Amino acid sequence: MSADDSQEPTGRMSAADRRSQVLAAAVQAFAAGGYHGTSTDAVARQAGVSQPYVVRMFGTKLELFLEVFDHAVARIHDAFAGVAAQDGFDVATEDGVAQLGEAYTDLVADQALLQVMMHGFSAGSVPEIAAHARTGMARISATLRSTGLDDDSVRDFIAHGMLLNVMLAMRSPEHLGADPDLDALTVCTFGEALPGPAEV
Amino acid sequence: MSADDSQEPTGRMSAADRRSQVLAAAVQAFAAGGYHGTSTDAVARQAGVSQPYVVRMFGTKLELFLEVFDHAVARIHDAFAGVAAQDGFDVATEDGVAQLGEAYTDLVADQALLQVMMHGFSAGSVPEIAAHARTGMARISATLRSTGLDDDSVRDFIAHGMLLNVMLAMRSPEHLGADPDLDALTVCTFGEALPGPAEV
DNA sequence: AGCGTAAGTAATCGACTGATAACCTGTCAA
DNA sequence: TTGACAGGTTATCAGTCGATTACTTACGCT
Repeated sequence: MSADDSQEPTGRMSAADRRSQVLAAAVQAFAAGGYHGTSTDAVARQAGVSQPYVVRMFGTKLELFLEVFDHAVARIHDAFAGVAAQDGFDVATEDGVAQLGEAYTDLVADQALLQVMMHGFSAGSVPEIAAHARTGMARISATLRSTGLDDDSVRDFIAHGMLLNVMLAMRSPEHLGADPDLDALTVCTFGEALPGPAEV
Repeated sequence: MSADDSQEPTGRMSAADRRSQVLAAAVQAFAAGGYHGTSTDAVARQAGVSQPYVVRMFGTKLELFLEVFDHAVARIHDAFAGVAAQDGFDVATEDGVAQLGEAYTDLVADQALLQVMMHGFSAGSVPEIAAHARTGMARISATLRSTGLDDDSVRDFIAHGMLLNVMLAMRSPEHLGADPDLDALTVCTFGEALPGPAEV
């Protein structure tokens, strides 16, 4: 858990490659601690590079976070757009909404993206982050709307996603069995898509 | 915005009074910045006392936050319990759910409580906070369940609340008109209960 | 070969944060 | 009056963080 998760050949790399590697590391780091709770040094250690290098690559911790956040939002957005573009997709069928829901619960497998998005959404005290959050939320809701869902359904869908994010953030799935009341909410939120007791 | 919002007689007070005053200030401060993003000094300034006094009163920044969080959850919990205890309350009627919804949107008037709750819910990287978050969420969902709502309705209700929290956190209501896509989601989330352009 | 540039680090700084210690002071009981 | 305790502050510290500077080293090109 200390350094260089996933990437081992820490030898020299092209700037572009290194950049995306650090970005991936930053996703993991920020997913855990949020903007304020994550140091650039934590990101650096996760990526296996030095701390000054991280800030020099992105200019500022804030710019780094915004890039990480935008990346997460884009990936989530793409997941929905991908489903909507599938042959025979029809949101009018109950199967249609189910497919969209699956797209989201699939993202649970890559918890970090959802957590980063969540942290961006709730970091309203940093104006730039709040601005990106509004743009990201607008983009996602527009895409859902464009699949044919009406406004209320879009709202309900996103609302359910937010609950899912929150339940993940508070580690509910990992604590199944500890509290019957929470268990009920957990299973009924995640359905059968409960993430395993896997990684952090 | 610098010191001693609301309370002016900053002269000597009983320990209990001062404690609840600082607690109220801490709610405002943590609501804005979350756990990591708020310093004990910010809380102290908001309360009009010195920073060391704040930490001595609560022992630790973490203990202070947990107390603030529990307080927020308790107030929100009470709001629902209060509605459920009203004469003639019946969740089977569509008026019943509407009443519960109103109870929540009423809380929007005191945004700080919701924001503190939200921050607690997403501060999963601090184990103690996550534990309190799970307990709080369990308590709230149990109370909703006890009004007669079935599990799915409880989930939907809480999900809607989470979306509301998130939209507040990203200052959506204050930015109405800037983005049509976000506007649609905003008005359809808040209904007619849109908070005015009032305080921070 | 050898040099220039891009990749990357070590050293360090100033600001801030949470916490501790030591001190001050108003109020109330005897 | 006086003394003691509760309420509250100033001074200060050690650790952490984001950022800057200056230095080093590997690779590609002629």
